Amino acid sequence: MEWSEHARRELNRAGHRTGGARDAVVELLAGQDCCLSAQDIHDRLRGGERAVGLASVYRALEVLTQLGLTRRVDVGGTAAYEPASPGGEHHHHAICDRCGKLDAFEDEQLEALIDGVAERLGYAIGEHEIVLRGACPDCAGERSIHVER
Amino acid sequence: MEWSEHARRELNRAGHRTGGARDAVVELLAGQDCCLSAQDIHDRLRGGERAVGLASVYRALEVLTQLGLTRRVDVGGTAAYEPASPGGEHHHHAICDRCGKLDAFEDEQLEALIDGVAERLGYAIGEHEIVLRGACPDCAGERSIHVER
DNA sequence: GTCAGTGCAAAGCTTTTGCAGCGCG
DNA sequence: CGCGCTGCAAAAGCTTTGCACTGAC
Repeated sequence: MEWSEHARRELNRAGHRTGGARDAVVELLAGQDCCLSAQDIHDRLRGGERAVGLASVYRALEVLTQLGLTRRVDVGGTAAYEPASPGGEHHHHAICDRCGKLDAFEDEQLEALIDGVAERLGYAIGEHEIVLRGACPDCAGERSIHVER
Repeated sequence: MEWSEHARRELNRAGHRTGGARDAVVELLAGQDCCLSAQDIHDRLRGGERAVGLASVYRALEVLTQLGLTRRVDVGGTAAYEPASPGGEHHHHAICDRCGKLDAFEDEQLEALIDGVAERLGYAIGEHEIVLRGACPDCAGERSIHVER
């Protein structure tokens, strides 16, 4: 649990008070490597010891994202959030059209290439997001066995 | 105007009748290289000779996208659509956080690298989307001149 | 004549906002 | 003890759906 430390410190440094709701969101996110939607977070916290209003989840995520502590990922209409590693490394996502599974991947070359493109465009890029959509290994396999549909 | 031909033929081939609303959407999209939201399309058509209900715009876009004739792009919460070149080439987008400007770019190496990643993951990728967010050349320049804020 | 296509209005979702009360510092 | 944090409920988008009607084939 190192990220939660970092997050709490940064929140404090930015002049935010410690509140029960935001703290619960931070703690939940700390134990999560990949992305969760606001609704997901709200649901999981409701089951736990500290329930948090949905609006507070959104507000917490807004602050965290603004401080660069979380990364917002747009996967198909709804926003999802994941802790951002302080180091700056990050991953991207592949989503299965069939079963909805979401896999993460990283690729250094890809990052380098993106930086190159950004430079070519003259953009000072702060963020980038890559989403792959298709059939995951399981579903792709199935399709070739069951011919129907 | 080559894409509209292609689109109409494909729609027909898929068993769809020719309707005024969808046809107007196709025609508008044909003259558009980059992405438009459903609302944009609705607004532009309202000004033109054939107004189209917003719901029909959505329905048209759904069919077109399902047939692979248009590409859906998720740029920050709202969906936008653009004609998909029959050849398969496509571009990606860079969005300025400051002024909202949207630029398109393409990069062959990037495409190749993505294919490699997809293979490594075992995914049969049908689509992918890359979004860059940051300061466009104009806004990045401004920031370095005006120090304030 | 039949049934897909269409427009309008209503419903559904996600996300944001207003407001009153609570509690950290 | 003030002001930020929180929860609830209402509001504000965007998108989908229901239904009656029109028009293509």
